[in-house]
Amino acid sequence: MTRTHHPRPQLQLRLVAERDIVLGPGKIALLEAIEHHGSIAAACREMHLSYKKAWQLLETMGRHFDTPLVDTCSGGSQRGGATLTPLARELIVHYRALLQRLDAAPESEALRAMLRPLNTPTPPDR
Amino acid sequence: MTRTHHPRPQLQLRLVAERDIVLGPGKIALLEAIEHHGSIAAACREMHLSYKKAWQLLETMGRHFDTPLVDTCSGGSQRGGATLTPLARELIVHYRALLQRLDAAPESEALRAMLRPLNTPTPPDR
DNA sequence: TCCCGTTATTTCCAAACAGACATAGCGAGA
DNA sequence: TCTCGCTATGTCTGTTTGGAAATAACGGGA
Repeated sequence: MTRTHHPRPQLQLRLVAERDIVLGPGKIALLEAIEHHGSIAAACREMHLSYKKAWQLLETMGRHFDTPLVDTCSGGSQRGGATLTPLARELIVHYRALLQRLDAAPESEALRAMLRPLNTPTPPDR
Repeated sequence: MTRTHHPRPQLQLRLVAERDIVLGPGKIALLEAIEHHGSIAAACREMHLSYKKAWQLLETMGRHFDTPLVDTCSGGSQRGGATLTPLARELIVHYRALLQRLDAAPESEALRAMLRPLNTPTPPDR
């Protein structure tokens, strides 16, 4: 597996409140994976994320909302699982919309154009 | 000094390329402080940043551009100092413009409105 | 020639972080 | 009652990170 596979310069978005990163690329991806798989554990396997880490991400997010972001249950016929609440789905929508606005802005392409072409070896010193 | 002074939820922006954070809130602030003070060391003092850390930030940024971001000199009548190159100034302008677009977008306020009111004590468990 | 504050870099140590692993409880179905 | 995969949480350990401090070089001005 080539770890050095970095498709192209990317703009990322974060929502920060009271020292916590409430939303970011990873947390949004996690929510989407949970929605897709119906469980936290399955989302972790797909994302190569430890369950503990995922839990911490969810916990940090959850601290900043009055109502839960995921409904979970353990045991049962489905042997447990998790689904997103409407609140979480709304978060995703707004986040994606903002990201789309970002990429559509002319300054985004301007910034990317200023970067040194990818995979150009770094000059020995300055 | 109250360390728990978090004015309001804040959207942050990052430019990521090849594992490196090329631009972010801290790096932009550093560039602006250098521009304002005319030296890296003075910028560090103002930002409560170690010189080493500042240097690392500049080094990381610099890796992704073909031309330098800061012109530096040691010694001399001014006893050394640093100034931004036009490239760096352009970066700042684009970054700030993007941030402004972000904050102006309706989804930004929508996201902020979904957050639990600040300083509300976290409920004991969920 | 010495002085000064800056650039530039290294070494050392403490703190923060992340991954691997272990464990307990859940509850429908067999 | 046993099984199974998931939720939920704790412990441990190695890595990464970051700060403090030391050091050398620079070069105009006194």
